Amino acid sequence: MQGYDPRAYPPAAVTVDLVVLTIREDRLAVLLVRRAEPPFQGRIALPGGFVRPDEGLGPAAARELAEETGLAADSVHLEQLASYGDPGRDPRMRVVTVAYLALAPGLPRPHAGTDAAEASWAPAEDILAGRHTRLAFDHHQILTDGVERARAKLEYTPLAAAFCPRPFTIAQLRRVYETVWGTTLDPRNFHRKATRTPGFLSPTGSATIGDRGRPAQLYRQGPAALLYPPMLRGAAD
Amino acid sequence: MQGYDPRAYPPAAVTVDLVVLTIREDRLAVLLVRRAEPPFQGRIALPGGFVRPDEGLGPAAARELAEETGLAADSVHLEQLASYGDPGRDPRMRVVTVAYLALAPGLPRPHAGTDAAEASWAPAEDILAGRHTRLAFDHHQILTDGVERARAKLEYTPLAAAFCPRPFTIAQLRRVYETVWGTTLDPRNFHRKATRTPGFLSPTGSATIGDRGRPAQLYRQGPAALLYPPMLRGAAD
DNA sequence: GGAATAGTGTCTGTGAGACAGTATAGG
DNA sequence: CCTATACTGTCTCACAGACACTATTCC
Repeated sequence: MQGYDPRAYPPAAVTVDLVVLTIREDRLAVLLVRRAEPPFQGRIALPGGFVRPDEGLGPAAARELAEETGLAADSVHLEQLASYGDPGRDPRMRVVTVAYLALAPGLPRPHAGTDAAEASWAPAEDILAGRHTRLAFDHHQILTDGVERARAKLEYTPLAAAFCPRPFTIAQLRRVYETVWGTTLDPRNFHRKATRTPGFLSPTGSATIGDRGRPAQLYRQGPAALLYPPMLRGAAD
Repeated sequence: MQGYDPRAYPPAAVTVDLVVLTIREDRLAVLLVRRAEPPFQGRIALPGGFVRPDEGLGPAAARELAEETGLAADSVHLEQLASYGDPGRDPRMRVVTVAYLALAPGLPRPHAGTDAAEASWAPAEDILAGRHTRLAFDHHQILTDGVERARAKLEYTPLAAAFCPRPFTIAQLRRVYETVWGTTLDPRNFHRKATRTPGFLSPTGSATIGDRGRPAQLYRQGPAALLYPPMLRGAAD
């Protein structure tokens, strides 16, 4: 960045792409759109769009998220994931994309935005396995990185609560871990650990009603930014 | 990214900036350059430069690293850190920078590249505390994020070995943890834990000679990509 | 031998995993 | 009553932290 005029360099377009994850029908689901125009016309892709001239990266991601899902950023966890800029990743010109990871509670129906022909939820495992369709651009890699980030952050942050309604029960929180990690956890040990990890949960005092079985206490996410001790997955999961 | 021609959008310049960390004189040190030209002429900044038209982001970071330090990328750990693109972060025009984190064993003298007036090591703590100088652009934030990334990754990856010469002793590895975390660790417990964590270390069979005290066994980084169990810092460090 | 550093053993507390047992709801 | 779910207690093993002790070098 020293000694050069940036205007002397060939420009690049900058986009944001979103890995929006939620849990639907006990499966990890990712929001996908069908591209209406070339390149990759008709192909499935992650939602995203161009960063506007006077817009920061985070605000651009929040705007795209609102356009695609109708959700305000304050009810969704949104964090930067990584950037991707291999030459040729977009056949039109040099495009560098900054990917963001969004985690949301179970959402009803995707709200198609202006620049997406369709928007829909798909099971993340199916897409990652490439069973149905291959994603446009390098979006398969971006999705892979996003899912791995989510899995890793459940270990040492209270991020699982981002997948839960507010407030939530311990059992709902446990099902998030089981769904995202693809494992089963002992409900009794999980309950003990979640409630005894400082700052993980804030009790609301109220409980569920009308369900089967004994009513469950309701919690909100606690003040801790990091879990100590962490919720470790097994060794080589 | 749907339905728009990227050429219709105002372009941005894309740069890479480097947070190069090493350990010098038992302190965490960061590589800094003095800017030769505006903006922020004469100010201290992270090394970095423009991504070339047909160059990927990672290769651009590796090239800048070689230019600044003379080190090939295969002897240095290099990973993408985050991207920064607030409007106005560069007064000339819209510049989005992709920051990379590089960790290197103790390096002798910085090798000033073509686009840096000077390059030198500075104690990271001094710069983070803002005692001596304020960095150009948003580089203080980038450095903060880079140091925190390094601290966090020592916990659950074998990354501390990237700060060590090859091969290294357990004591050298321990001093990396102590220096980066700013703590002291029990040498005996650390030795037991490091040698018993599967895949963390590969014995070389040889030992140090000529030092004071009993010769130490020499190790190389083992095959594990993640440490299990991790080397946890205390609760609220 | 003494100093210094490397490495091992042992004890104790804490937490994870397994799982018996209790509590409170609906049918 | 039975079933289902929430929650608690107890046992055992593994590991972290504290620290005595042994091992091997240089002086």
